[in-house]
Amino acid sequence: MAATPNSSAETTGDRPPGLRDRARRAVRSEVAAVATRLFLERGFAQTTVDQIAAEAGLSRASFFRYFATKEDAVLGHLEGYGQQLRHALSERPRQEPVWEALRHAFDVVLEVISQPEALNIGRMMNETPSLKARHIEKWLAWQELLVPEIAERLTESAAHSPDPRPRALAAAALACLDAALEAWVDSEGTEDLRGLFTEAMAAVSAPVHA
Amino acid sequence: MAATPNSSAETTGDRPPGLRDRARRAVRSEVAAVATRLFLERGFAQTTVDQIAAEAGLSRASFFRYFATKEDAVLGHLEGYGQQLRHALSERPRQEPVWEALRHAFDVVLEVISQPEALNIGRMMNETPSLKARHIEKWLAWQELLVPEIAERLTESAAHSPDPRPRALAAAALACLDAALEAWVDSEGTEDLRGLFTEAMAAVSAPVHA
DNA sequence: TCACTCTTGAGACTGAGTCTTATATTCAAG
DNA sequence: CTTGAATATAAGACTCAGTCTCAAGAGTGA
Repeated sequence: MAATPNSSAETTGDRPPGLRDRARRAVRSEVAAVATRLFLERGFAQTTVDQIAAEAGLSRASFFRYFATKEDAVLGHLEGYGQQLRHALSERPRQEPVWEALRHAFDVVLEVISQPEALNIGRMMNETPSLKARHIEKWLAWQELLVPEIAERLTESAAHSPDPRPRALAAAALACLDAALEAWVDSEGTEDLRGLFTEAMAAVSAPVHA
Repeated sequence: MAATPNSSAETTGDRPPGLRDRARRAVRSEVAAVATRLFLERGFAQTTVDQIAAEAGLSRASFFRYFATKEDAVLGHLEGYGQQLRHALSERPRQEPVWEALRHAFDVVLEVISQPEALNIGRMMNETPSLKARHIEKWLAWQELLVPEIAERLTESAAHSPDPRPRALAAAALACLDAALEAWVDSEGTEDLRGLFTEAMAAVSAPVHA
């Protein structure tokens, strides 16, 4: 079985974290760093996979063994946060209002995102549709992870088979994150990301009645 | 000036709708029909642009003069609805609560989407990431059109420069549309799309407090 | 040492999207 | 009706992302 992109062969926990695995992780993050640097220097479209591979010292073929797509070299690290997010939500108290539970759960993500380098990546994403699209795909994966968790918190109120509400809530929360992130990038990082997010969440759950 | 994909050279209204223009529109929609049929028959990935071009009786190069991407052959018609949506929102009474205004504005879109053929396209989209991604890009364009319109309805409450709320509201409404559409496709079209959308909108603006 | 497995590099191959060039086709004057 | 500018087209070269196959390393366990 050959390793597929985004797998670390740790489907079930081998007691020792696996030496093979650590190596893979290390290479992955190193290549990602190189790629991101090149993208920021020359632009995303202007940087070819061959250039990244050459600069990082591996073959083109190997690059695609570490990343499914060119975009994933920048966004690959988002993969894992979906599970963390889901877990954070599942740990919120059962009787907490869904929207509030979601707001708290997102703390995990906000923590990671508000690194100053995210500013550059954010700007690049705004100029690069394919990157933005791939970014959203990642978030859609998060969304799907959140849906069952949210659904459980709604069961009291008659959920007929295809209930649009859990997905709507998950997607709306993600929408708030997106809006907050956008505003944060626009402000050059001067505003507080967490505050912007809270503001967005509040505006959506109780829209100002003009 | 050569015609670019998605332009009909009617940037300003030439009084006669333009014979050239009508021809272009006609070809465009005919090619789109052929493409959609082939996609549904053989699958999106299994259908090449060459096949579409051959079947539709034009050259590969010409295909890309009508559609910027292969995905646009299915999604191109969404282009125009953004403006309609924005217009519909702008016509809602000034004192109406934003969220309610949005809900009504989306009627325009719901009308168009709830065609039975949308079911097949919806199913195909769920199996085709690139298509889904492109679809979301279209919606992002709608979102950006709605933002200024929503911002105007919030001005009373101190909008400091980078205000995340308008975008959050626009994106959240789109999220509801997405969730409703998903549920609708899951139900094989048996459920009422408009009803599902209303339900989603209600759940988000006043989440059930478990 | 002998398998066995996993990783790598090399390179062929498909297909999307861009671009250039040359040939119609349309349309507006004269 | 003809000339000339603008535009639409086909043809095909070209770049690059992503897939696939194959053969050669490199680590591990007997």
